[in-house]
Amino acid sequence: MAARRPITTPRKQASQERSRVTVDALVEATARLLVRDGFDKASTNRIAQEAGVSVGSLYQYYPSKEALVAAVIDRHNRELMQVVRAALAEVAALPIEKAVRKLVVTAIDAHRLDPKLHRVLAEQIPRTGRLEKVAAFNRDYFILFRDFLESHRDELRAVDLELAAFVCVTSIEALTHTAVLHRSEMLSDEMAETLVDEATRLLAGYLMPREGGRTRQLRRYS
Amino acid sequence: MAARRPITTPRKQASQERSRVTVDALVEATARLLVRDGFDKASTNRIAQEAGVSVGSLYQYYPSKEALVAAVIDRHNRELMQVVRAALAEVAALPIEKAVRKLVVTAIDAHRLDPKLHRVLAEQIPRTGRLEKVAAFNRDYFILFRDFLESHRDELRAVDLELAAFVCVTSIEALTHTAVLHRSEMLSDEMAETLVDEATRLLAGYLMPREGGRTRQLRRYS
DNA sequence: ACACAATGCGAGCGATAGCTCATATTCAGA
DNA sequence: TCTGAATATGAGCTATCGCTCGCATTGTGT
Repeated sequence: MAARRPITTPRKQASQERSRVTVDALVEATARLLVRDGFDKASTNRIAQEAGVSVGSLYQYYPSKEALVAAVIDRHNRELMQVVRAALAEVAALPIEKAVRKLVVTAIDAHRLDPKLHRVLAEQIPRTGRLEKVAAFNRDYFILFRDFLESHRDELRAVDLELAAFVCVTSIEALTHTAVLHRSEMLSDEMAETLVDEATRLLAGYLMPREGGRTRQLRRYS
Repeated sequence: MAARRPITTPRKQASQERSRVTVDALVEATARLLVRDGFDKASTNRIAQEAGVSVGSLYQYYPSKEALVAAVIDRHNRELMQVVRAALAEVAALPIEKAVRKLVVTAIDAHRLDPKLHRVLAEQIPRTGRLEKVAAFNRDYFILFRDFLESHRDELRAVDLELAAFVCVTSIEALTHTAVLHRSEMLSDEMAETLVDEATRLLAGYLMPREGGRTRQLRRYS
């Protein structure tokens, strides 16, 4: 028996130009409605209307509301990963403390890409059944970060890299997420910078060997 | 004009014994159904049925499904806070590193009180509109933890206690939550202990002054 | 110019949701 | 014992949901 197509998969490819427009409008409208009205009140009828398209067309391309939301999530995750990937590349050669600081800043920036959408996706999408995709981003981030740690192994204290990556990614994500989405008063002034300092200290202190400040850096040239 | 009663407030007090039983059954049934079927499929009709009560009775005491869920959340939060409060009391006299370790262990225990319910509350309840109560727990935890830090100020490096409490609470919560609810394989073996070690190092390293290990403890007797 | 495929339409189906209200039952106090 | 208040009942209302299907319109290849 053929593998059952997940119900969050788009129904068919748009081959003509006008249908591509339709599909884009649908995803865009979904994102707008998610932000404006939230997940529950974003009905397929409303989405179609907002997109200037009929419900029938909607169901030509997406078999369910979940599939539509999944498309929005995928798009958002791609944007996030792009930012994170760029930062990790840019930072690869830096000493770990500088690198970590830059990564914290990036995490905050990423949350500011589209904060309202991010918040809806994080807080209103039922993360069970077919829509576990919300967590997919963190998994990807985790893998990239582990590789990053691996390439800086000589600057680190002896660690289980898997575990360390888990600790770091989870902490960064939680701190920046909460700060941006629930304590936005923190982010206005120089508070943002202070938060970056603190987060950097948290992670750098965790990753780097104890005893004195700049010792181990020599090793990098051995 | 009188303050408008929030729609998550119970409708009336139960004065007779049998109605108290009804109310308890409703809350209990709601929790069970949330776990078994999730938020969306837990309809008021089903909840009433599960409680062995009619819908009408349900609406005598709770004006909406949200109010019922809010009651479940409150109950769960009270249980969590009880555990946390006890731990913080027990730990007040310990040196900060021991204290932090114990608090991490407690956080894990707290997540294990009723993991399935906790997961549903964390992942399926729309945290907008009337049901922001999910976040209330973290606020309470934050305040208690800030007081804890304050009473250990002499063991700490110079810090903004507000900010430090935010960093610590957010990190502990995220690490233990993710570990218990999304990486349960981590928690089976001695991995749990390793995680505790790591989390403790993360926070202790962040809170305590740099340079050498056990220096500052002298100050505690000054 | 013609035929067939691709795309678009939207009234309306069945299901289920949250919730009300007229009515019945049980309890507490006199 | 009797009466009014408290409590319990559940059929059924309205609204909205996700989604289908028969048909109209537009595009493509020949």
